[in-house]
Amino acid sequence: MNGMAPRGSEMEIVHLLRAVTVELGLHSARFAQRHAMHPTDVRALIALMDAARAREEMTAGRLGAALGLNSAGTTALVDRLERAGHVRRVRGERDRRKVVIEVSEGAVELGWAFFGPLIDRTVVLLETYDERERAAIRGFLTGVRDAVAEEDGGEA
Amino acid sequence: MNGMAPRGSEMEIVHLLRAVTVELGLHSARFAQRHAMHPTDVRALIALMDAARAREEMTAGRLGAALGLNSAGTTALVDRLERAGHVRRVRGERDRRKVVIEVSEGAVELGWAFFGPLIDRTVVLLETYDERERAAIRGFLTGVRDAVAEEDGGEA
DNA sequence: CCTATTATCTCGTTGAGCGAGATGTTCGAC
DNA sequence: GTCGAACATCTCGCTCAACGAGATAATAGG
Repeated sequence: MNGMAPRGSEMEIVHLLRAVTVELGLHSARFAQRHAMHPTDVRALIALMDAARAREEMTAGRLGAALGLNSAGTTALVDRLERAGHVRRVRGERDRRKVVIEVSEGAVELGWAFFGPLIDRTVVLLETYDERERAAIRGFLTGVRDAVAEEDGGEA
Repeated sequence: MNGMAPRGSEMEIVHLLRAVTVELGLHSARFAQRHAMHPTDVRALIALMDAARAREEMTAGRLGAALGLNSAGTTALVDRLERAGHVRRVRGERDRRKVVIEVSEGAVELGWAFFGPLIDRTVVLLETYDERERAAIRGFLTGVRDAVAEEDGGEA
């Protein structure tokens, strides 16, 4: 009767995490709909901005792979984003087979205008905790992220 | 120079949270693909199981509303899930216009087999923290969930 | 009963994503 | 140098999830 002891507290957090995931998904979906985009388009912009932050060039092929699209789907995706003015196609300078995708200034500002307030709220919320509590939050999120990645990696 | 002080720690957590969200989304997508389902189908099963846990009857209409589908899409969704044996249509007994959707035993076991290990890992991880740290994690997740809901609510 | 309302389903259309193959680009072999 | 293999991206035709409009079935009120 020990191992099955009061796990209510832990399960509550598990459900909270799922709720947060769902809410964030809906938030992204709202952003997508407001700007006449699809969920995949938003994921693409996020991937592109992450790459930009890491100072990496994102090519059409890498983008498609990151999103799980094949070449045809990737072309259609980039077409849509380019038509909407969110990205530019730039032929690779060293390797002219490559097509480097650049996010436009406008798209970055669009994203910041939408997600900025939420980020600000979150930062303010985090400032109400002391360093030990923040470390716990950081450790928990890191642990979950790694656990999910490991599950997927092991079952590939 | 005070307000703009070292927010690196907070921003790191914000990015971690986003990473967790992305990973969990990919995990669900993998579950969907493994069982020849679409992301919407998985969301539907989650909503149905949540309703079952809360002892609420889930009708076709309520399910569609929860997922943001119109009536046609909802019908197609339930058709797909029923054809795959994941749910049953049961005519409402009190109000015979209603179609109550019930999750099959098999679908519940399927979901548990896939998400159970990850939940176990998370619970084990949570047990490594003391009560004050768990309270911080719980409070943070609650705060983020409410912040997102408030953002969406205010901008509807 | 007869009408208004509600819950679900059917039909025809749009559009994202897939598979297969075409086009243009680099690089090693000769 | 130019021929061919390997590579990155794009084009074409198709499938299927989701939509809008409207049909069908069942309850509630006069």
